[in-house]
Amino acid sequence: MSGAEQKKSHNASGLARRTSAASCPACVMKLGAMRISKTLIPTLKEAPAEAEVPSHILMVRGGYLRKLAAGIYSFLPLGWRVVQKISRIVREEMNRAGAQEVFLPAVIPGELWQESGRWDHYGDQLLRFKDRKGADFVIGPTHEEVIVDLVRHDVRSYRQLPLTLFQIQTKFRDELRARAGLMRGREFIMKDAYSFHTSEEDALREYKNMYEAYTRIFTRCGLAFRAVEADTGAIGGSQSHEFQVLTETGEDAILACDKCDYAANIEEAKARSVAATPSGAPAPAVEKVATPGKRTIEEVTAFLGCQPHELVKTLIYLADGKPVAVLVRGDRSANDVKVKRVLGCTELVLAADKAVEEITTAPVGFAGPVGLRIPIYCDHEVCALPSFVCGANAADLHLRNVVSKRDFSPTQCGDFRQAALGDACPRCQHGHFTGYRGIEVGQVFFLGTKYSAPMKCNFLDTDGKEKPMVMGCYGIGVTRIAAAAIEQNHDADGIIWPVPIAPFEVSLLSLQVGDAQVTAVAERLHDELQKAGVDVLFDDRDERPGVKFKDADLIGMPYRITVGKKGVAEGVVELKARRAPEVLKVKIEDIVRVVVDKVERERAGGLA
RNA sequence: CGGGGCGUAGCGCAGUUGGUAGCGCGCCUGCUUUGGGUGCAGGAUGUCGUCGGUUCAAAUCCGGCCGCCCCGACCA
Repeated sequence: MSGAEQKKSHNASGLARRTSAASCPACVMKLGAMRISKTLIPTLKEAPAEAEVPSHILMVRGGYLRKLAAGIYSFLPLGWRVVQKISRIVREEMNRAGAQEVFLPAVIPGELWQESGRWDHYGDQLLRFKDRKGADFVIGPTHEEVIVDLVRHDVRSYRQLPLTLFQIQTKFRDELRARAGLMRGREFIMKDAYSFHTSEEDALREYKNMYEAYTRIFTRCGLAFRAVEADTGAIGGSQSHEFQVLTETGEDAILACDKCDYAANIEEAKARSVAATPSGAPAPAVEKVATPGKRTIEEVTAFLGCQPHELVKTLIYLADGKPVAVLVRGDRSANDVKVKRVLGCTELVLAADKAVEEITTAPVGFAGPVGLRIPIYCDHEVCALPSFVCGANAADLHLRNVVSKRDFSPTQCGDFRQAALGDACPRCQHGHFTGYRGIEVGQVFFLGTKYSAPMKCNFLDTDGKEKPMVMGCYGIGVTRIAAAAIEQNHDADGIIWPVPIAPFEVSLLSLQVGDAQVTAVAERLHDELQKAGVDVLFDDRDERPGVKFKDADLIGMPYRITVGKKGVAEGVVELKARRAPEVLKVKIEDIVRVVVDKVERERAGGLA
């Protein structure tokens, strides 16, 4: 029975006539079996030229996904089943964690965004439009405003708190450049949750609760992932973790300690502060050296015969328009996120060449801290150097033997550099950083009162005083999980789905549709597997075996049962895991039990 | 938004010097084959992105616009 027939029969029997599939427990729990001959699975031998990354190519080739416009996709039956399987896991775990599901509007009045202040700050990613009366609206890229508006109207007392609400919604972010299919689309499906508390302690308790729920969710999805410390970015707040699916091709760089469990986005990874290197004798006085035309670290080190870590880079930034200097060692990069946080500015950009020349009174490439009359932010490593080489703020001149605090006064010493592979772990004593790449599929934030205070989302506390609620918010990219899962699980022939989120758990191939015995066995297995609760995709097409094998590999169900003439004559069928090369011959009477065993063992993903 | 590239049949692509469009895959029909995208024969399918210009004549030359992809900037 196909999914559509199944649904029809529910309706015909008078069950929940007007309920959607999503709210019918039977339909949600079992997506059921399908026959390929009756299903829209338009596989392609060649992928459209526009698809480049594996997940995008394979989802298009496998008949999961079609593009409607840049970054906007239609999900075909296979693709939608994946989304439903992921959503189900997310929903179950959110419910288990005590969150309540709601469904908020995708279209949001602009005035709510004006109230939170994000109307002016969110930028062009926010898709805005007017209704017929000329009123401003946006399509929600996230829903803090809506949820806060809801809660501030209906939650007044500490007695009603804490409260965690979530939804699974289509979001729209008008990305500057949509790319890589579902990985960075403009329209995408997201689970977003928001929690409301009477105190920071309680909000932090929920943060941990959600962190654990997320760990369960990604484990159940069968993904290799890591939770890493993250930048809180524009959403604000003071604590955040990203959940990263580990892949070779991920957009994000992650540094993780090889000894302890510290891991962070490279944008966030702390650099251990280093103690000043004790030097025997104090450095000699500052000395000017001629370095004609030597601007870059490479040129200067080659010319003076010293090492990059003996040099200091002086970077001139404009922080909300005001010039500041940031000093890092010559072999390091500055980390804008860290600088921005210490400065507390909203905009931080490297100064243009012309501005640098005005500020340093020298051509670009000869900036240095000595004599500079703007705030100077000095990385720990620079302060720890016994002495160093830097620009002299004059054309074709550098300074040697410069010592921090002796020859110039840093405004502040701190962690301003980008952490790097091999760095000592900032948390434990023995570890060093190793690198991964990842795809961010979830993030948890401790928000505090960033939204509740300006939007007056207050409650009456036990002391009779009105206070802003303390909030957290927690997102999961449902459609991005599908893409990340493929990035992590594919080979040259196609997708290799983990059982928990595979559109079907088993592909059943009937090799000779014209053969009565083969057909009888295949039909019987189809019925029995379905009865046993296995999601089975039955390839009953009158196609050559090669076509069926190729399609089965491409669309990537975790198990494949092959019913062929030779095998049936011997009373066996073949069982193959998509991930492994071995082909197993199994007696026809045993195959259902064997497959059910394997599938059931894997349904819980890594939680098994 | 900066740099680069592309737009011709459902998909992948070719189209020379300007002369009114072709190949492979897919699709339809018949036969054939039947354990890794069979073979043969026949067939259908185009606003050559769009608007304008040059020309007797434009997929081809020129200009505007639109769309798409890649790199960068950007990104709860």
